[in-house]
Amino acid sequence: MQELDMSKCSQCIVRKFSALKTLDKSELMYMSECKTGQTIKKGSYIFNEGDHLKGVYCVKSGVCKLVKLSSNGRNQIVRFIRRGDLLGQRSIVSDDAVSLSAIAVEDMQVCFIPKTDILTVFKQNSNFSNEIINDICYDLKLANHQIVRMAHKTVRARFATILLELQEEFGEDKDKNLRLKLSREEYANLVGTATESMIRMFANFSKEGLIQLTGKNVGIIDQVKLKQIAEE
Amino acid sequence: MQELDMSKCSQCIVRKFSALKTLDKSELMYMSECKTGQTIKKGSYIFNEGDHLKGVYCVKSGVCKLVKLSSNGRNQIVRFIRRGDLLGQRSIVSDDAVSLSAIAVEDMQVCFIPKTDILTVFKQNSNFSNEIINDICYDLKLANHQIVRMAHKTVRARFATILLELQEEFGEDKDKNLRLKLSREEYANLVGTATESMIRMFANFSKEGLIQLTGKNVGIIDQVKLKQIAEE
DNA sequence: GAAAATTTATGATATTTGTCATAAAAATGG
DNA sequence: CCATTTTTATGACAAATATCATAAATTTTC
Repeated sequence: MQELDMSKCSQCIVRKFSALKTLDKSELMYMSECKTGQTIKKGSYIFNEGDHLKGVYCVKSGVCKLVKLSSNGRNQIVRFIRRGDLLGQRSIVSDDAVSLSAIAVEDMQVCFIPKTDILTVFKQNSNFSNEIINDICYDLKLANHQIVRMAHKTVRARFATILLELQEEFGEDKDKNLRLKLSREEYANLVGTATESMIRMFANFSKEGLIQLTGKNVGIIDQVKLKQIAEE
Repeated sequence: MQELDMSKCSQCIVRKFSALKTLDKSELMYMSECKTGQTIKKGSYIFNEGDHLKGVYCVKSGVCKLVKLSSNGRNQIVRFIRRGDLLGQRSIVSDDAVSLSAIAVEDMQVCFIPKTDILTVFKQNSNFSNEIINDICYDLKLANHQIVRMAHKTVRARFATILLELQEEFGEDKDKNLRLKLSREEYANLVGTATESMIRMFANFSKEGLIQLTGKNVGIIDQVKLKQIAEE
C-alpha cells in the first residue's frame, strides 16, 4: 500500500454514494483532516480474517472481494465492495475482529478513516448512523438470501444467478462483456463449487448459447434463459 | 394468538437476556404501558415473508424458527429465536418488509412492543441502541459463516454442525436428549437437504454410534467425533 | 378405537458434483 | 524470446445427493 493525499473529502465525488453523503460541511472538513489516502494493488490484502480494524476504508476506485475461509480449506467470496462503498463498516459499531478478509480484485484507491474519528461523527449525526445501520441491515438481508441459495440451488442455478448479479452490479463494457474480470477460480469461490466444475459450467453455458467467451471476457447473451435457470 | 396481560416488564426475568436489560426504571415503566402479551401455538405464523412489522416481539418462552422460501419451493431455516430474544429487531431500524417468516416451533409466550414506542427508547438510550446494533452485527457474522458452510460442506458435515449447535444452544433434558424437538423435515430444512437424505443421515449417524434415537428424541453420544465430522 | 393423514423409513436409480490425472493454453519473469 | 509458472481445459471415475416409489410406523381426528 502506498500513501497518497487524495485531497478534500468535500470535493470527492465518491462520498455521494456512501453514508458519507449525510455529512455536512464541517463534518467533511473534519474527515478530511483525519483520513489518509492509499493505493492498493490487485491481489493484495486490505485486511485479514481475525484482524482488529482501526478504522474504515472509503473506496474511491477499484473493487475488492470479501472472502471467508472454510475449515476444509475452501474459499468463499461473500460479496464485493466497490466505488462508493465503505469497507469495514461493522468495525464502527462493533469491537469484534473482522470475520472476513478483504482482497483487491482490481487496483484500488481508498481513503482510510480512523475509527475514533468516524465514531465521533457516528454519535453526532443520526442521519449518518442510520445510513450505516441500514447498510448493515441490507447486508444481513442479502446474506440470508444467499444462505438459501447455497443450500437449495444447484451449481448451475447459482452460476446463472451470479452472472446476472455481476451484470447488474458492475455492468458491461463496449463489447457487451461483463466489466468485472474474474478468474475461473474466483467464479468457483463465488458460486461455491470446485474450480474444475466451474470451468465445465462455463463450457456448458457457452455451448448452450447463454454466454459468449472471448479469452477471459464473459458476455451475457441470453438473459431471459439465465433468469429461468436461476429460478430452478 | 390470544391476548394476555403479562404484567410489568420490570418484573420480567426475560428482559435480562435481551437488549432490554439496558433500560432504566422509567423506560421499563413506559414499555409496560405499551406492550401487549400474546400466546402463540406451535406451528402458527408470527409473521410472514413480505410483511411490514408494526413492532417487535419479546420472547418470554418457547422457540420459533425464522424460515425463508426458495424460488424452487424449498424451505430453509435460517435461525431460531428463543426466550430472551427480540424477534423482528431489524424493523426498528429499517422500514423494509421482513425477508423471513417466523413460525413457532413450540408454544410461545411473547410480548408485542409497537414500533413507535421502542423507537422512542432506541433514540433516547444509546446503550439500548448499541445492543440492538450489536445483535444485528452478530447475526450478520453468523449469516456469513453459514453461507460458507452451505457452500462448501457436505450434508454430513452440516448435520454434525447442526447437532452440536442445537446441543449448545438449547441444551439437553434429563435423558441427555436434545431439548429442542424437531421433525426430520425441519432438520432437513435446517441442514439444507432433502427430507429423505436427512432421514438416511439420521440412520447413518445412529449406526455409527454418534447419536442415539429414541422415538423423536435425539441424544448426542460422540461429541468428539461429531466435531471432527463437522470440520471435514 | 378405527380410519385417515402425516411422518419416518428404505430400496432402486438418476443426477449432480467432486477428485485426480493430465495436457493445452496463457501469463509471467527474467 | 524462451523457460517457468499459472490458469484453463478435459477425461475418467468416485462420491454425494436427489428423486421417485412404496411401505411401515406414528399421530391425528372424529
